[in-house]
Amino acid sequence: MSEKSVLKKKLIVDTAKKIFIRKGFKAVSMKDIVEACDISRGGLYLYFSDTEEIFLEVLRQEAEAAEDILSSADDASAAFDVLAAFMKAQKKEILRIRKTLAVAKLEYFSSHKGSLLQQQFDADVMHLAQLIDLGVAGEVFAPVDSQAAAENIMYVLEGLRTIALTGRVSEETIDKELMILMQGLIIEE
Amino acid sequence: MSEKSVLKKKLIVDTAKKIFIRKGFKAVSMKDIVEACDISRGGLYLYFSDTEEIFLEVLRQEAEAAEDILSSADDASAAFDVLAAFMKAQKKEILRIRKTLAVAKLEYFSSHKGSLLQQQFDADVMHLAQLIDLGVAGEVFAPVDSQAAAENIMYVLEGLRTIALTGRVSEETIDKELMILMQGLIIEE
Amino acid sequence: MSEKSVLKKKLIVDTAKKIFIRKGFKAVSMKDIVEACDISRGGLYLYFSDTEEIFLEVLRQEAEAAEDILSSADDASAAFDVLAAFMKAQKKEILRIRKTLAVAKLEYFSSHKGSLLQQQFDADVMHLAQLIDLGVAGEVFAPVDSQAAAENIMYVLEGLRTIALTGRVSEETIDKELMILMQGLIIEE
Amino acid sequence: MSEKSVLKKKLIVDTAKKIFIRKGFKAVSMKDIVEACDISRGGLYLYFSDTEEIFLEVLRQEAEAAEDILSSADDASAAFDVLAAFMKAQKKEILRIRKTLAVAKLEYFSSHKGSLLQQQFDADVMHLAQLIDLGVAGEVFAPVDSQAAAENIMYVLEGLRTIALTGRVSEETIDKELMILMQGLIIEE
DNA sequence: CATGAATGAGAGTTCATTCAT
DNA sequence: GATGAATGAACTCTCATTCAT
Repeated sequence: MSEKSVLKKKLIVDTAKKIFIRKGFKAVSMKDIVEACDISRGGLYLYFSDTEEIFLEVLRQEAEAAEDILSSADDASAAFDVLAAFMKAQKKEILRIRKTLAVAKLEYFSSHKGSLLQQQFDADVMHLAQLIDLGVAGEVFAPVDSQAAAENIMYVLEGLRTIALTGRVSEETIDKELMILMQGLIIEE
Repeated sequence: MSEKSVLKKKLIVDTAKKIFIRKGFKAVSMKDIVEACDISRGGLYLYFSDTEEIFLEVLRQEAEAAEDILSSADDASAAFDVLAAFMKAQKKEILRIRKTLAVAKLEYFSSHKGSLLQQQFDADVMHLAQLIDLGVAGEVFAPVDSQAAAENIMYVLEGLRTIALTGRVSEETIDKELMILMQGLIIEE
Repeated sequence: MSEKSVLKKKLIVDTAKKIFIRKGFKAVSMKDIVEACDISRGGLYLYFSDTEEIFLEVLRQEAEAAEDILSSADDASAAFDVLAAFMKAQKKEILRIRKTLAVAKLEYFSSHKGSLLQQQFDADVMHLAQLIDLGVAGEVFAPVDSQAAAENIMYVLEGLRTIALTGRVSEETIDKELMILMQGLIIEE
Repeated sequence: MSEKSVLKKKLIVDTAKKIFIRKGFKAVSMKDIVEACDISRGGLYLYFSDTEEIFLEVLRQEAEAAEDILSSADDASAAFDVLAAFMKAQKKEILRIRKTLAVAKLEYFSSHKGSLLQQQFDADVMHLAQLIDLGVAGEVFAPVDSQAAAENIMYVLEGLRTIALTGRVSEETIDKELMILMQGLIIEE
């Protein structure tokens, strides 16, 4: 594939991403993408055979670009800051959830039992648990069951995301929930 | 509307519900429903003009039929049992989530900013908070911020539901999460 | 299916037949038929799902309408006349072969190894052999191997048909070939 | 045209021939040929502008390569052997008819009234008649109307070919038919 | 009320053909 | 000469929606 092709493919994926964010997965047609990219009907088929293929590529590029905040702590003293940064990033994502691929992912993965989403969730839980372990070891966090705490945090975040998606979640609500999650870890004196 | 019409409408709604459970919201066409109901194409239009109208009626009938476990406690001593029953019902629903309208609801409400789902969530939070208050007053539960506790429980449940929908959640995982939620309320000695 | 539907279906089949005669089988699209029948795109699909289905129905109706000249002899004295009538009908068909379904059949059956054509050929051979037997028994025909004679006649006719289809066969050529075939059966004195 | 061009053209024609054998004429697209030849889309157009042009070149090369068995007899004593060899070659071709260009030719010439096929048929008839004349003169064959006999043989062969193409013809059937044809020429004692 | 035939818009897909490189 | 990306026309098929009966 030539350099130009690579760029074209990138253009398609980037354009398609915006459409997936706006319309979810199922409602997006090849025609939508063709028109948004301003290429010809047949042109798109040179790169992708269907919307699923494009969507998976969008996810792949997104995953590639994502930085794993959770894995960035290298000593116990950083654990708290890293956790706070993670929470802040989550909050930000929840607040702008309609500008993310959340709907599309939900639509896609609720009917394509792929393990992709599950894997990512599990990985996040694991990294979070490791972070908590680090903090507990350094006596930054209270001595909790790190696995259970990590899972609890992730489920609450997932719940917030879903509610934000289907209704309204105020910034205050998110702050309050995150506060509660953090307090569960903090050493009470 | 004649009695016959009412029955016909009920038939349509009941049949459509099964289809929405199986296919979600977006993928269901008027044709699907016509064929499943074994009525005429034009016939369906006498009762509903599109799938959205049918879906909302499905939701209405479901809401009507739902019993509100959370509101059933009338004295403090029952609070614990009612909460346990609620948790058990939630667990059951999560385990059979693919046989519920969860996917369809998610699909529908993520692109139709109706307040229906939000209202129900808020109502559940409120009832749960009242239940907790009742339990706290009767010293069945530890003295917690009932509103915050209720919200936390609901978000965890929502998160479990979403993860169950897009991946796999084992019965053990659910049990563990529910246990943690319950323990947060129990009086430690 | 209502009476009107039956008529519509007949209209489609009759119209399609003309198109198959003109364009063969492979080159005919659903669009061609839709346009020729002056019905809507979707309308055609109410009756047939693809050109193959229509073509087979055309063949069925043609077979139904066909009269079996060969089986019409009931005594030896008629054998010669029936054979002559058959030959005349064959000649007529060969001369107007471009106005028959011959091309379409050839195209269709050369890639769909259905036994339909084979069956018809075998049936013709059988009836022809019976006719010859009848004539031989009544001493109208020379004592020949009726099966071999029938096959030979049918292969020559098939050959004439094919040559007529792909090139030019004059009426004289056909007459000469048919004459030779008849002479092979006639009692020489 | 450079040597390289000639080779390329040969590659295209040879590859295309295989495709025409497999798919007939109408179903073959420029894309099929491009892919099979492993050349570029535009590259093919440098040599041929459509499938018809390629097909005609395939036929030309085939005709060039074909050896004319019928013209190989130079004295009467060889007439019988040459005829037998011709019959054997015909039988072989009929048995492997699906591995020949027969379908493609039929498809092509039934809608492109080229005289190519007709010419070849006429030439075969002529050579066959000359061969028979030679045999008759040398008293190897019975004194028949050589033109009529040659035509009859060719039509039977054409009929066998067509039936073999659209149905099934057993080796025995071919042998029997060829036997009958030969016997018509042999001097009965 | 109920039917189901009919319509027509629109999505998917394939391919001949062109053209800048 | 050669490439292969790009175009756009043509075709298939599906469905929401209407309407005569």
